[in-house]
Amino acid sequence: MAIHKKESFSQKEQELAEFAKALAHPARIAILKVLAQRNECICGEIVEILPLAQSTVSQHLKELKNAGLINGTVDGPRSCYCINWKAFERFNAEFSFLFNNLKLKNEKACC
Amino acid sequence: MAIHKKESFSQKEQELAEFAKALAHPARIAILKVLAQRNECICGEIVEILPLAQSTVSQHLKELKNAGLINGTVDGPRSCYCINWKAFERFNAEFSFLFNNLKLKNEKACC
DNA sequence: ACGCCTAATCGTATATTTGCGATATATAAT
DNA sequence: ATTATATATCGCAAATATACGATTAGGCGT
Repeated sequence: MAIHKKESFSQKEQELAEFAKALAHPARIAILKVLAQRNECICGEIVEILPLAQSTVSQHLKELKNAGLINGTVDGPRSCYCINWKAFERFNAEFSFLFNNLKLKNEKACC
Repeated sequence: MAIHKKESFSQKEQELAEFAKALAHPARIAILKVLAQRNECICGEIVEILPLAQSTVSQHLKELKNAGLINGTVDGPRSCYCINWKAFERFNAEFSFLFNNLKLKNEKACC
């Protein structure tokens, strides 16, 4: 690969790609679903539900948190996670924006 | 990693993750934007616009095509690409579904 | 047939992601 | 203090992704 070319794209493009990357693994989708069903945030429960080791789940949670899609707070000896609605909404908006932008222009199939 | 764990997740989860993965690189976002601006599908033009080698662009196009987000047809000596609206729409719907599902349940912040 | 042009594919180097066990850290309970 | 419990982090192995140059394949014009 030599050098990272990602930096040579626009800020928006990189941002959207980052969002998408956070969603680009079934385990992380599954985590978001779990966080959805139980509003009161969770943690070790996720480990029990997912077919992954504790350390692996912890890593996925960290990635979701870094991407800003979830919040996490320490609650005694355990960690509590929940969805960050604002970030999620923004992703949805940006994605829809891209999508609708396209849609207005043409809509009809080409090639 | 030993063995791929991705298979142990639900079909829907894998599908959504696949969609997301296709969008998880700024170059592919950029390609979609280019395909949006010029309805009549493109190809070598993309290479001129993106800061990437021809072979790299071709690879990204292939990934977008494999994910079903774009269509490609051969037009003489060149290839013509355009957005696959149906797939795009489906992704949007599935994503919104996940998103809205969450939103109905709680909305208020936790942790 | 020949060369020209476009795009796909191959081979390869490097970077990143995924996954786990082991370890560290931090709180709670005894 | 000691122990138990919960979670994060470290270090490593294996799998994937990214990027490129070189090559291949296919169509077009002459």
